[in-house]
Amino acid sequence: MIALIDCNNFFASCEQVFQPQLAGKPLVVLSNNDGNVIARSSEAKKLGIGMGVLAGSVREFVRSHELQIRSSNYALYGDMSSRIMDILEELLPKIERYSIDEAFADVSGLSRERLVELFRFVRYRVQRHTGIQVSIGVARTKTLAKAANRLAKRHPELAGVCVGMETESFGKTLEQMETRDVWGIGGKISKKLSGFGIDNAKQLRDADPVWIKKQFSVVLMRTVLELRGESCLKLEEPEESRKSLMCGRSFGKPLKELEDIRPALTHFVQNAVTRLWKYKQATSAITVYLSTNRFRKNITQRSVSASVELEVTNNLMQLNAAAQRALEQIFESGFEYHKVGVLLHDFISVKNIPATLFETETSIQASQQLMGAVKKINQKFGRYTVASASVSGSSDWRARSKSRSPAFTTCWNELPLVRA
DNA sequence: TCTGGGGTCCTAGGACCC
DNA sequence: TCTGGGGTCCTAGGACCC
Repeated sequence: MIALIDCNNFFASCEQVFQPQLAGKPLVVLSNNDGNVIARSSEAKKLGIGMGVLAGSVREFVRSHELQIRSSNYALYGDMSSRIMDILEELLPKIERYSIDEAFADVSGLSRERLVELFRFVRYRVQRHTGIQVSIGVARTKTLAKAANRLAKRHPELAGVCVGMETESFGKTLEQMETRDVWGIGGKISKKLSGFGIDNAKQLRDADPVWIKKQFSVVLMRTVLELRGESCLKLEEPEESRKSLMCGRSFGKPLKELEDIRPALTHFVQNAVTRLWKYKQATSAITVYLSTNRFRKNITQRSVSASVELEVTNNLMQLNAAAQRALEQIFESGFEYHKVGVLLHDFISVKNIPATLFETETSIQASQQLMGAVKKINQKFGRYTVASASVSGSSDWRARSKSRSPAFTTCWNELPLVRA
């Protein structure tokens, strides 16, 4: 059996935990640059505010319903996420951190009663220790666990835990579920399915898998099998789960000059490399991408990328130098650029880095020690205390973020104050 | 006016090889 | 007039997820 543990309205809930005045109020969290809505409290959902709508379109609710608005605060959400995952790891035999607010757990071999009891406790413990509410769905496969999770969220009488042991018990649920709401099925595929007269999850489950594979893909065939209770998607192991790593953001305002874009790229490289260190990986390929704002129809569009292959490294200076070279390659003046980013791929575990002709063992050690020192300083004094020189300079690229809450849990200066 | 960021997996099609 | 064909590797792009 597989369980899916999912945090309710995660970003909005994180904001509410540390700002009690927000509890019970309609609240939305905005994307980078305060562009559109990426999370909503349940009260905001009730107002009919959709996911992804433009920030401007919710202004009316600020006056009419005292809608609260926050910029996104990823430092806070990331930290809350790891606290929750730690609790799950403590209470459950094996979990897969699936996303910032979701985890799968393998819970085979337990009776229905035992499962309900276990997950009621998990739910209580997470709520008690972090203030975040989770919903839990349990079933034979990941896809069905997702469906069970939906039920747990929709039926208050289940108290947040839905255990579906028998595949047949999903019949009615699947019938009431549009294919679009099945995990793995998006807009394109549901539309195509509908062309064949398949409109709900039950019809999809009962379709011929071989025919599905021919008409669509092996991916959708797996979904069909999973809906039948046949597990095709196993829990992923953490080591082998990460294949690439990306960091990039849109600018606060359009940039035309190479020299204005460089510091942004340096910043993203540093962020990406810091994460690379955390995963104890090194990389041998780096891709830089640069683009204009695709939503502005009245400007000339340009979207380019360049990849550079390197000797395997996790050295910040080397990677930043490579990134800057790639940027020079693709940059062309005369455009209003909107976003730059870096992608690291082709990883190799640090302990397996080969000594090359040019880099002797000792120089690897030296560079590892330097990187170690940078890491420690930044951990202690803040993320960008030590940075490559080009990170300074123009900061026009920084996103607008008007109403960001403090980094309550990750910065000494912004800890919440408790008055007794 | 504003239009997210970070991932994964699969497929199609070209290049290349024998 | 004939002008292979099958396998493999790689890359770009699509679809999806949260």
